[in-house]
Amino acid sequence: MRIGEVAAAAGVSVRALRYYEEQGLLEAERSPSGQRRYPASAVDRVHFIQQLYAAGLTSKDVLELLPCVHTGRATPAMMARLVEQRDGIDRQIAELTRARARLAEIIRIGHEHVPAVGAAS
Amino acid sequence: MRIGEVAAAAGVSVRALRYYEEQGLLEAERSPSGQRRYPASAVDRVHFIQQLYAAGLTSKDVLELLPCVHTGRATPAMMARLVEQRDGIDRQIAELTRARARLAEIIRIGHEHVPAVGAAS
DNA sequence: CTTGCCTCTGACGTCAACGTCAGGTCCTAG
DNA sequence: CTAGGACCTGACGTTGACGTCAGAGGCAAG
Repeated sequence: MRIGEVAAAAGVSVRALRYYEEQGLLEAERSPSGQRRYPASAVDRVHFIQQLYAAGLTSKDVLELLPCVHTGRATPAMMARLVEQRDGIDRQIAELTRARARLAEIIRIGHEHVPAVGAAS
Repeated sequence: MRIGEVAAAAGVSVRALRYYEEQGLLEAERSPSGQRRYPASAVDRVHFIQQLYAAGLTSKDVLELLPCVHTGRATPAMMARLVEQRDGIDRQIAELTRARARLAEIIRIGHEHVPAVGAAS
């Protein structure tokens, strides 16, 4: 696949893909003329990278985790990092859940004070 | 409370509190000499702000939501925003859950390949 | 009164993940 | 063969949430 196709399929910009390559997160073959050629699996790879970004990981973090993803093997140190990141995600989910609860409470109270929002009472 | 106390209690920097004030997220009384004085409730307020930041909201977003928190009332437009943000958090939790599942899977596979990590089999 | 820590107001620095622009190349349809 | 997308490599710009430094004042203790 060409870079534009991958970008469209993964829902990111072309620039982002070049940036991922720059950071060592995504390799690409090169056509004789120097254009990047990606395997179809790159789309999923990009999705995963985005998920990790969304989890608050940096490029450097992702770079440290990707070898395990790629090879299916991990050193004990890498395993520790994986577990650490997983637990970090758990903490984030917990925090988000609390934030969500607070918002939901505000919404509930708001409905009491502004009930006429389409409810034909 | 003085700014340093609030910062310590809320686990953020003094600079952050001044920044919140700059953004209109956190008001403070002033002592005659110009020093900021916060009510004890400021600590919780800061926690909430941090939660919303963690949920990916910007200062501007938070600024738009805070009136409802403060007054307990909301216009329909603000209710819509609240609901929108709550749903955004839901989407984020879903994404994080997927990311967590992928990491957990990698960890599981890793354990197969590197089982001797303290398991005295 | 002075020592030492806290606080104040600017104001510039930082860092990540890209956006964007410039100037040039490639390639495919007509 | 030529027009016009898609692609290339730099390289500087952007944004948000602060960090950090400078220079000046405030305040409880001894």
